[in-house]
Amino acid sequence: MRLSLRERKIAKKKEDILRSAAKLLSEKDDHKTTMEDIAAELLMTKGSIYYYFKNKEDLLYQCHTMILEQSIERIEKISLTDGSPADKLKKAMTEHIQFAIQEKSLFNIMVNPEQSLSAHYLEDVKKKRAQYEKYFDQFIAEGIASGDFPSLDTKMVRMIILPALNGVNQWYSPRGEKDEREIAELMSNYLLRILV
Amino acid sequence: MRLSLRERKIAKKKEDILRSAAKLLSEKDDHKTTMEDIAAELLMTKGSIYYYFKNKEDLLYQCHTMILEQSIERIEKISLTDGSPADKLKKAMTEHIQFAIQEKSLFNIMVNPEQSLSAHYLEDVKKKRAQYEKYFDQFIAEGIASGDFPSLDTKMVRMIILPALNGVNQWYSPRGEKDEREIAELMSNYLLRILV
Amino acid sequence: MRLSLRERKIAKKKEDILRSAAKLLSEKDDHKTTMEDIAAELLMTKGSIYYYFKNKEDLLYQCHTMILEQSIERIEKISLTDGSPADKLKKAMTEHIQFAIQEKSLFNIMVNPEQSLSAHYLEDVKKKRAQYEKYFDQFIAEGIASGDFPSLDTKMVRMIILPALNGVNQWYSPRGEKDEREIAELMSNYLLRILV
Amino acid sequence: MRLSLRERKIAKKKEDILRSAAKLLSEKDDHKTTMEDIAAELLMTKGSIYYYFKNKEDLLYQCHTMILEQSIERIEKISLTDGSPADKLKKAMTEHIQFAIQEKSLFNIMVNPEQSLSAHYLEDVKKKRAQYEKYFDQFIAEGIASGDFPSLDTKMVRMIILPALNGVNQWYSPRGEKDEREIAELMSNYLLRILV
DNA sequence: CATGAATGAGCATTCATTCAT
DNA sequence: TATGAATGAATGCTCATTCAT
Repeated sequence: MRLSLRERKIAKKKEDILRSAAKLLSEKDDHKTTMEDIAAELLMTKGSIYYYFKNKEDLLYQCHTMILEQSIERIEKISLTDGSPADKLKKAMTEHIQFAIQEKSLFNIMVNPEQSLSAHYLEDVKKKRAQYEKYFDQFIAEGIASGDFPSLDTKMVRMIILPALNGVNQWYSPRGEKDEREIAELMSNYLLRILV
Repeated sequence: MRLSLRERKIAKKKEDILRSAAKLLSEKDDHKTTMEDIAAELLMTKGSIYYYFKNKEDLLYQCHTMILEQSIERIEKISLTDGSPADKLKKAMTEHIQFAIQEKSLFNIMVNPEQSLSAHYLEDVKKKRAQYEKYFDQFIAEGIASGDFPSLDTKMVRMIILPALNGVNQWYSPRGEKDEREIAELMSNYLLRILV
Repeated sequence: MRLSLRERKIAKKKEDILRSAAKLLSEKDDHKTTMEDIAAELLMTKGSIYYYFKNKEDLLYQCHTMILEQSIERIEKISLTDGSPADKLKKAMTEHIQFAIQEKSLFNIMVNPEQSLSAHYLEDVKKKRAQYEKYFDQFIAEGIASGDFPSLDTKMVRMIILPALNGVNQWYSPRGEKDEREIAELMSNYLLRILV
Repeated sequence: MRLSLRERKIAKKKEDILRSAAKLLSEKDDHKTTMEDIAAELLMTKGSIYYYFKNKEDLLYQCHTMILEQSIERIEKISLTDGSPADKLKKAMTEHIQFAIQEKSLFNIMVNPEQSLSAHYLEDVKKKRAQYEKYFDQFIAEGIASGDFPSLDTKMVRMIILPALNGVNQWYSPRGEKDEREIAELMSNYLLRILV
C-alpha cells in the first residue's frame, strides 16, 4: 500500500533526523552528543525530536536498523546474481567498502552496538548483523564447496574480512591519493588472496 | 635513578587503578562508567583517585599509554630478533592476538581513542599508535625488499591486518572450542596468505 | 434564553471532557494526568481540548464547579422539604454519600482544591464550598434552635461530619459486603448520634 | 548500639531535609514542589539532596514513614496504659489531633499516599497505616466487649473518626479562637458521643 | 593520604500550550 | 472545528570535580 503524503513527510523527517544524529554521533561519541546538538543541527528544538522518536536509544537503534537493512538488501541482491563465489565475495566486499565510505556516519555507529544499546534493542541489532554476516559465510562456503577456495575455517575468514572492511573509515580520507573505487578494488583483492 | 619505596608504592597503586578502570571501562562504555564505580571496584573512594590522576580523561589517557607502551616494547623485541620478515610478522601477529585476549579490557579501550580523548591527549596517543604500526610496516617492507613478499601496498596491507587482529575481542570467548594459541596461529596464517 | 443546537452540542462535549478528565485525574494525580491522556480517553487530540477549555487549570476548575453546583442543587432541594432538622440532616448525609460514590471521580477531585487550583480559581471554588457547607450548618442550627439537638458547636460538628462523609471513597468498594444505601444509612445514623 | 557522631550528623541532616520537604510538599502539591525548591529552603543545592536520598519518591516515602512511626509509637504507649477503653480512645484522639496540628506539614503528606507513591513504597506505607488504625479498632472493640460501648460496626466507626481527625488541618488556624487543646478536647468529646 | 560531603553544570525527557492548515 | 507538528520551559537526576578535615 502506498504511503499517504503525510506519512511520507514523517518518514522523510525521521530520516533527516537519523542522518543528522548519525553525523554527530559518529563524530563524537554516543554520550557526548546531546539531543540538543542533534536538534540544533536540523534547526529544530529538542522537544520536536521526541515527536518522532521515543527516546535517545530509540533514535540510536533506528540508526542501526536503517544502515543494516540497506546493507542486507544490497548483499541480498548480490547473492541472487549468478557469478562465481569469488565474484560474489569480491562484489560484496567492494560494495561494503563503498557503502561504508559513502555512509560513513551511519556506518561508524553500526560498528559498536554493544556500547550504546541496551539488551532489548541489542538483541535485534545483533540478529540483523548476523543475517548480514551469513551472506559472507555463504559465499565463502560456496567457494569451498565448489573447489574455488581451499578448505578454510569459514567463520574465521569472515571475521578477518569484516573487521578489515569496517576499518576503512578509520583511515580513509576523501583527500587521499586513492579514491573509493581504487581502495575497494585493492583491498578486496588483497583479502581475496586469503582464499586464493 | 631508582624509585624510592614511596614512589614505587604510588606507581603500583596507579597501575591498580588503571586496571580496575580499564576493566569497567571496557565492559560498559566510557560515559557509563563513573569515577565512583572505578573507586568502588578497588574499595577506595571517589576522592582518592584524584590523588593519583588529574581527572577522568587523564585516567583514560594513561590506560591508553600503558597498553601502548607494553605493545611497543614487545614488538620492539621482536624486531630485534633475526628471523625472516615473515617470521617477525607472524610473531608480531600472534603476540598481538594473545596480548589482546589477555588484556582484553585495556585493549578494547585502545581501539577507539577518538571517541574518548580530547585533542591534547589524542595527539600523543596517535603518535604512540603510529610508532607501533610502523613496526608492522617495517616487517612488510623488509619482506618486499628481500623478495619474500611480492610488491604490495604496505600501508593498506597493514590496515587490513591490524583491524582484523583487533577484531578478535569482539568474538573470542574463553569457552570457545579454540584456545588463544590456536586462534593466534590460525588467524596469523590466514593473514600471511595475503603476503604469500 | 434557549440554547441553540450548536451551543447545546458544545455544552455536551464540554461535559464529556470534564467527565473524562475527572476519571483520569482522580485515578492518578493532577500532574500525572496529561492533556494527551484526557484527549486519548475521548479519542480526541490534545489540541481540540483547547477549543473547549482555556487551559488545564480551567478544565480542573470546571470539574470542581460541575460537581459543586450539582451538590448545591441537591441540598437546596432538601432544605426546601419540610422534614425535621434531623430528617434534613440525615437526608443530606445519605445523599452526599451516595453522590460521592456515584461520582467518585469528580468527587475525589473536589476534596483537595488547594493543591491544584491557583488563587484566582480557588477563591470561587471555596465560595461554592462554603455555600454547600452552610446548608449543613443551617440544618444543625435549626435542630439546636428547635431543641431537637442539644447545644453544640455547629461548625465543629459540621467539620466532623463532612470529612467523615468525604472519606467514604477512600475505603468504599463496590464489591464490599455493604451496598451504597446500607453504608449511607449506617454512616449517617452513627454521625447523627453526635447530635443525639 | 549507639550511633557514631557521623551517623548522627547524617540522621540529623536527613531529618532536616524531610522537614523542609514536608513543609513545601504540604503547602503546594507533590508535583508542584521541585527538588530545587526543597534544596533552596535549606540553602543546599539540588545535588546534595541526592547524597541523602535516592530520589524524590524515596524522600516522600521517608516523610510518610517518619510521621507514621512516631504516630504508632505514641498510640502504642496509650494502649499500654490501664485506662478504660473510652479513656484510651479519647486519649488517642486528642493526641492525634495535637500531633496533626504540631506536625501539620508532615501530617498532610500522610493523608494521601495513593497520589504520590508508587506501588512498591505504597504497600509499606499502607501496612504502617493499617498498623496504626488497628489500635483504634482495638480500643473500640474493647469498649464493646466490656459493655462500655454499644454494639457497633467497629470499622465504620473508625472510618468516621479518623477522616474527621485528619480533617482538622484543613480548617485549624493558630489564630483561631480555640487553641489546640480545646479543639482536641471538644472534637474528641463529640466523636465519643457516637459510641456513648 | 583518604574521605565525606557538597556542588553545579549538564542532560534526557515531559508536557502544557500554540498555531498554521 | 479539529489536528498535526512544533516549542520551550521546567524538572528529576547524574556525575566529575573540589575541598575541608
